[in-house]
Amino acid sequence: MESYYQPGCLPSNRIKAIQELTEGQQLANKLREMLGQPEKVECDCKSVDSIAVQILGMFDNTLSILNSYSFNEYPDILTEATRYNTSSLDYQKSQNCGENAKFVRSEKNKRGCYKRRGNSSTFMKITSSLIDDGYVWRKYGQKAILNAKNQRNYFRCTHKDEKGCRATKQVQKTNDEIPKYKTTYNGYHTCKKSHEVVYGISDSLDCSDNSLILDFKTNTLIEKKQVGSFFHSSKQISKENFSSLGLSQEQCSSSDNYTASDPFTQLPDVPLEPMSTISDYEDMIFSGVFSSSSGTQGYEIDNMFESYDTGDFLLQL
DNA sequence: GTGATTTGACCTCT
DNA sequence: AGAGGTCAAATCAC
Repeated sequence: MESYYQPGCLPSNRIKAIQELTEGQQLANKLREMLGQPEKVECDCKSVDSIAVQILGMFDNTLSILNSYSFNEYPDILTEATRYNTSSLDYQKSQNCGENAKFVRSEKNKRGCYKRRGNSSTFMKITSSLIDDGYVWRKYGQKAILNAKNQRNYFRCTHKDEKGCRATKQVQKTNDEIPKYKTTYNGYHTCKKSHEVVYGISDSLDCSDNSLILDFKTNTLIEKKQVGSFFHSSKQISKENFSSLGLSQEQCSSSDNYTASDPFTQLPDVPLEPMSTISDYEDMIFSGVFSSSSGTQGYEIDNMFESYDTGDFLLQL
């Protein structure tokens, strides 16, 4: 059978994807090696975490690459295009030999078209105050949620357009007497910073941190140290947003100083803020498969937090 | 003028 | 049908 590829138009995204996967494979082998030496793992848990994080980040990068480009190459992506209600013509335009081609929506009346992130990685954390996770977010919506007193705020990475970063997050103030802020992160940041050298979280990783994380896929508890530290703060929440979240501006002094610490794609670019600024209160949940789009799941999780959040530990059953 | 936020509309999913 | 997630025009802020 003939190939779809046209001569001279070898999809660079395919090369990129292969590179990512190859690198991931090498790291997986390295990880396997390390895990075969328990004594080494014990004294170098940061490295193990770091490698795991890198591997996960590469998977996501690969998925991002594949989802961002040609569907001829990856027929499954045609489904994505269909779900976006995008005409095949438009999609072809965007994928035709265009390394930086962007998906262009031709029709104006396609509002609300989106793909629920059923299989993307989702993380959730609860904090007593809004914190800066080091990324630049743009608010794109807010919504009243059933059984929630406060509206949920939706943010996407500012670099979505320019770099195709698909990371989004949702922030919702809980109904608790002492309100907490539940932040759900969807996807990984692919907007790597230019001076980023390696993946990792080593600087911010504290092996003594014994917070608990729930893996929704396996319904097992994981020690937080197995996953690493998390995002550190968010910026760019307007005063209106703060008020809508019930915060004063003092609490939320927005900062343009980015201190990125994404356990899956980013290294801290600059010395991180002391962990105490966030770890006093926050809990985090990691899921490889959990989809926040499910109202039922989300509500159950809300209840879960309300029932088991003890401050220093978050117990999920 | 440019970029961010607000907010109603629209779409998907359950 | 209702809930949740996203879009994009209008508006705001710098």
